[in-house]
This record gives sequence, C-alpha cells and structure tokens, in this order.
Amino acid sequence: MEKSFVSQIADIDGDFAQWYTDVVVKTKLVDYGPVKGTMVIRPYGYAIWENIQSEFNKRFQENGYENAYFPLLIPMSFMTKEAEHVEGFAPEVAVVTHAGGEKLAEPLCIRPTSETIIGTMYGKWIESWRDLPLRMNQWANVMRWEKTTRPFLRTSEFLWQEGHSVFASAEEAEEETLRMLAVYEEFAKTCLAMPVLTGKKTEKEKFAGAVATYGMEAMMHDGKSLQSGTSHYLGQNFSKAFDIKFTDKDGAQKYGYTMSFGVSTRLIGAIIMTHGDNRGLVLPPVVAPVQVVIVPIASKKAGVLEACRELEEKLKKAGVRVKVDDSDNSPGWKFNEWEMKGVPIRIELGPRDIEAGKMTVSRRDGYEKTELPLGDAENAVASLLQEISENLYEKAKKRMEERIADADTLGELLKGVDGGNFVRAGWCGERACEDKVKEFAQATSRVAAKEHTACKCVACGKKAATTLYFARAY
RNA sequence: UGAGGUGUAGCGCAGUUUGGUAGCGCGCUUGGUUAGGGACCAAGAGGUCGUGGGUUCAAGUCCCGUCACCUCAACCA
Repeated sequence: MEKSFVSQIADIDGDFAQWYTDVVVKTKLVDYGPVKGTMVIRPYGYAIWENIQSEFNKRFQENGYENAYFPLLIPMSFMTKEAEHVEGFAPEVAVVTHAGGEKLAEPLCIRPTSETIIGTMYGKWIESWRDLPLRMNQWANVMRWEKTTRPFLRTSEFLWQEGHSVFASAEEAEEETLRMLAVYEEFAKTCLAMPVLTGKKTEKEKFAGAVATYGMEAMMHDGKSLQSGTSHYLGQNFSKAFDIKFTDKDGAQKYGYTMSFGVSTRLIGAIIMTHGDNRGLVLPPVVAPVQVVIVPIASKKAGVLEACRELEEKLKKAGVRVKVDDSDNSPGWKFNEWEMKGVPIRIELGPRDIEAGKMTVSRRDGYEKTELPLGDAENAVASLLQEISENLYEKAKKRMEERIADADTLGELLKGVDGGNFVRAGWCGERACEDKVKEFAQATSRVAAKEHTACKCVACGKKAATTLYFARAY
C-alpha cells in the first residue's frame, strides 16, 4: 500500500520545507510551471485566490479605490528614472529585447512592480488639486527573476494586487500608507485567521525608492517569518521622477506625494504554513473554495444520495460553498482527501443519520465528530464556520505570542531564532549592526515594535533607538 | 558563482559495485464484490533508462563530453 500522506510527510517542525512542498503538490494547488521558478495554479488553488480578491475588493472600494489595468511591458527608460528603484530591481528584472522578428530600439522590462508605468500615466492625468487624491488598484502578474523559488512563497512570476495613490500632502500620503497597512492587518485576521506583526521596516529592508516601508509579517509553523504584505510611503521620489505635478489652490505648481501597497499569492503560502498540520491543508472558512463537503455513506442505498442533494441545496441557499462527493471512492478515502485539501467542515450522511434525522459533522480544526439535527443545518453550519475561523486565529495568535522572545545580546538572539522564535531586541539605528545580526544569527530585522522597550542595541551595546523584531525569514 | 547531490513508466523508487531478456509500489483502464477513517479480487495498458559519442559479441550498468533539475551558501513579495 502507498504510504499515506501523513506518514510520507516528515515531522511538521522537523522537515518543514518538504512538508510544505508535499502539501502544495498533493492538494493539487499548483503544478510546477514549464519555465523554472514558475507555477501553474490549478483550479483549487486559484479559487482561494479569487476569494481573497473578492474580499479585498470590498475593502479597497470602501477606501476609495477603483480597479484598473496597466501594461505588462515597461520601457527600460521608465525604470531608470528613479535611481534607487532601478538599482534595487535591476538584478531581478526580465527584459524583452526582440519583438516582431526584430531587435527593439529600446528594451522592454517585464514589470517587477508597476510604480514606474503607473507613475508615468499619473503624471499625464494629474493637473489640478481637484484630481487628488487619486487612488487605483490593479490585479496583475509581475515577474522577478529569483534565484531560488518555492511555490507561492517565491516564484519568478506571481499574481498580486498593487494599489497606487497620489496625494497633495505628505501627511495624507503617510496616513494612507498606515491606513492600508491596517486594512491588510484586519484582512489577515478576519479572512485568513492569521495574526500578524505590522510596523516600519529598516532602511536595509525597505522598498527600493521608498521613503518608508511598512510590512506585515506572519509567523509560520516553524517560527520563520513571512513578509505577507507591504505598504510604502514614497514621498516625492516618484512624483519628481515621473513629473506628477498639480496646480494647487494657491496657483503654485507642486509635486504630489505618492504611496503604494501590495499583497501577492504568497498569502496562499502563508495560509498553508500558518494553519497546516500533519493531515495537510487547513483553510480558513472565509477563503476556502469548498466550505462544507458532504460525504454520502453507502451511497447506493435508497435515499442516501437524495438526502445529500437536499442538504446541499439547503446550504447553497444559505450562501455556503458546499460540495457533495459522489465519486465512488471509499468513504475513508474521501475523508482523508478532503482533510488534506483543508475543507473546514465535513458532513457524513448515511442511512443511520437519515433515519435519525441527523448528520455527522466533523471540523477540520479538530478530530472529534458530533451529531447535529439535519433540520437546522444552515444555522449550525454558519455558526460553526465562524467558530472555526475564530479558533484558527486564536490558536495561531497564541502560538505567535508564546514564541516572541526578548534578547539583549547576540547570543540570546541566536538562541531565540534557533528555537523558532521572533526575537524582540534593541537597535541603535546603524546598518552595520543589522548586518552583524544577520551574519551572526542568519536573522533579519522584520518590523519595528509598536512599543520601544529595549534599552541597548543587541549588536553594539550602545543606546537603542528602536526596538525591532528579528527573525529568520522566507 | 562556491560546495554537494539526482536524472530509469504519470508519481515515488530499485537495478549500476561484478555488463547478459526493463523491475517494484502507487496511480491509470476494464469487470466484479464492497462501503461509518486511504477496501478487495482478477485481467490489462504504459519505458529509444536526460542527452551525444566511445569501448564491447552485448551497455541502464564501464569511459569521455554535454544538458537539466534539486539541496545548502549569496539575492528577494
């Protein structure tokens, strides 16, 4: 017999990378793409992304954003207008040199991010203070030629959302940067059941061309950190490079202040690694493609399939994403299959249940089965989905909070990250000290802590200017 | 680019030391019996052994070249 999924995967804490790859491949979320470092997102994986998109679109609209689309190809000359930006992205940009059978006069970059092309258009569109603020979002693919890749976490091509805004004042743009960061944090909590740390990044870790970068970091099962969203205050760096000028109320020509923010399909990787267990995926109900799977027992017996269909209809009407697995695999096989795929609720329906007017319900965040009356299935399922979401969040939050350690010295910091912790430590503000931490502990600064509690820099012992979270990162 | 490793059926692998008919498990197809935690029986399909050359009566196996991929280091949503 083939080894089961559970026995094939190593200890979840021991060989996490292998476990992750197994989950991604076996649950048919993706195939590896024909081009190295790319992935083919299969329907089950893409459905998660679509749910993420629709939840985000609601929130973006509430914040004044409209969706738009900008071109994939960016003239090289656009990229070079902002010095830091081009320097930061140059090593990972793919370039189109030929088209139509001829060498192009100017090479075209495949977008690694769209600040430059959107900035160019904004420069043409914006004339007056009345045009501001301008807020747009695009859902797109981008390409960054990464040396090492892993599905969802780092692929050469990935799908994301990038929001780009222009304001008349620095204050408004900075405020927006933090507001969208807060939208991310709320989304992570309510839709992904994922607790995150948010805060400002250091100079070393900030986006190329930004004045300030804020990040959202999530703790994975193995204690490593995954940057799962960023929001950048760009000041006037891009408005000056792309001539984003407007005539203000006082008649003066002024440069706008811009900001941008993005999350990617990496969020799906974050879900897998935050909630997954030895049985496979665990999907938060809000984004799960299938929220409830109904498994018929002895499905050839009279009335069983009919009862399943009836329940399916009832739940569908209540807005639940539900599926009846009427394939002719054995029930045990189906249980394992759907557990591996992370479906939050499984309902078993067999002759015994139907006779008793009940259904056997099993939730993915636990092992126990309970019997509930069939008559009130919609309400039971709705509240159970909510409960599962909250439970997943609480479990992940507890785990994260238990694994935040404090360090005063490099030795303590190393011990902390070795033990799978985020380490909170003081930092004097010098780049050299950050580099020293990385060299000593293979950990990087993630974000600044909201409260500055440390006194001394963990690397040099001088007075700490900030308190940072350090972690090993994906 | 520095170091190590792997290419054999859709997937995971054995076979290479010592050259001698291409194997196993899973999956797939067909039929039947089953069904409350990855069922069982039977029959079947599927491989120019990454690739080019060489040695040999004979190469998956030995020799030379070459390509691809993986892991770690370096770089990153």
